[in-house]
Amino acid sequence: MPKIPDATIKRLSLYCKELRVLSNEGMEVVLSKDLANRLDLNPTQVRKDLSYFGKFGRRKRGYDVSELLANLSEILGITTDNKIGIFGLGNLGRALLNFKGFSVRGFYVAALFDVDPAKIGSTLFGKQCYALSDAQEIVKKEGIKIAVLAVPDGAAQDVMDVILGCGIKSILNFTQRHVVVPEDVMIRSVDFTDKLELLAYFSRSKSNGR
Amino acid sequence: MPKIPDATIKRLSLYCKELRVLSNEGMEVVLSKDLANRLDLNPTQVRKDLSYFGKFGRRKRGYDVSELLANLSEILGITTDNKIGIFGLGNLGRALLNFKGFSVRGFYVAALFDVDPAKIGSTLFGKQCYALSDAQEIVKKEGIKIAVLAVPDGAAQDVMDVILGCGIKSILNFTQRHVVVPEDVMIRSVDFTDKLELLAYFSRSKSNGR
DNA sequence: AATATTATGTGATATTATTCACTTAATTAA
DNA sequence: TTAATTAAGTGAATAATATCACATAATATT
Repeated sequence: MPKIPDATIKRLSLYCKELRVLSNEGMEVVLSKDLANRLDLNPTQVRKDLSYFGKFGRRKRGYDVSELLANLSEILGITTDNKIGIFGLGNLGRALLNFKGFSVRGFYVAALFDVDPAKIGSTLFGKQCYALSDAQEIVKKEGIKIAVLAVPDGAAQDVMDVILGCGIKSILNFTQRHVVVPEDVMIRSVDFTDKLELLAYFSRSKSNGR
Repeated sequence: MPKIPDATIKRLSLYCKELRVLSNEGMEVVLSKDLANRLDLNPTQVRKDLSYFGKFGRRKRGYDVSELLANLSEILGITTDNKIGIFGLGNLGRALLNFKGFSVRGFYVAALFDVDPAKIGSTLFGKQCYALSDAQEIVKKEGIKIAVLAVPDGAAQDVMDVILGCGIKSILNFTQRHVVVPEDVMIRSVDFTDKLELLAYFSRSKSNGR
């Protein structure tokens, strides 16, 4: 089996997202060229990326939108129920709890964790909140595979260690800290400051009349 | 002049972020090795990246944290005060209000906007909350150039229209909706579902023993 | 003061990712 | 039915990126 490039894997979810948009727009078929244009990529790259996983297109016709979306979803594991646990229930954690996008993509928030006694044992938006100290037990019981880290920055590494102690290997980090994890653990950080800086640059060049 | 790799540019803000953390921790000097470890990079890469812009380190000693941070900030153009307005004060809006990264990067939250009478006129985390209907006046008065859209998805386009009516040309969109804007407006959307999907893929291939 | 050590800076090299150039299959038109 | 066309699929070439290996400078030690 040929090794699939990291860069390819990262693009798969982009393709998924765009295919959902196309699907909403009522498009039934899409060409590698069109998909590439919409994502600012090279058509060859789109085809090559897809070719690592199979032959999804039809020559002279293109790719069937819903079929390709289904295939990529399958590859990305979006069809299976991915159970996630949210660690930290401040404003950010609660905002994420309200986020509809999880269920749309087959993600299920299975448990909440916090250290605040006022929250532990209570139910937030229909989800049970547990003590951080009980995480190992609950994670195992619920089969949670993905952790969402939404604690205050100062607690990031400590809570991270708890998460690792639960055997979770996939983490979505919403803190601003760069937490250290073992090599077999995948951590992705959500950071929008790069976009902020870009917008700042844009608004500045706007007002300069450039 | 040697061409600076795109990958290097993208890492500069990572370095900035980590240097700010180091600065907060009271570190005055940092080694390329340490910076690399904290960011999960190779020390050589850190040095090479920095070397495109100059010689900031001292052999046998390392890099002066605040000096390097100042240099990188200069390079990235993070200097002027950018005034932003937050539209929508649900959990997400409040989470953003708490977000320290704004001020650290020279962004200043100048006003909050909502439609909830209970919030209008009140002060949240030291910031004044105004009625959405007063946005035009306040935006002009405060000189707000960037809008953060954090309203419920259903209200996205309506509030977007209000924002546009204020003459704001730079928008950071936290809703899941695809909002329509004129061509001279820059909108950046914050979406982490691609990362979620990547994590799902990873956790699945893990359990398959791949 | 001389020597050893350590960490930066960097040309050379290895690795990884992208694009080219072409083949193949499906469709359309003659 | 045959030829022309079009778009996917793909090995090979190119380009971009990361790492190695070592020269260089600063500091510490003897």
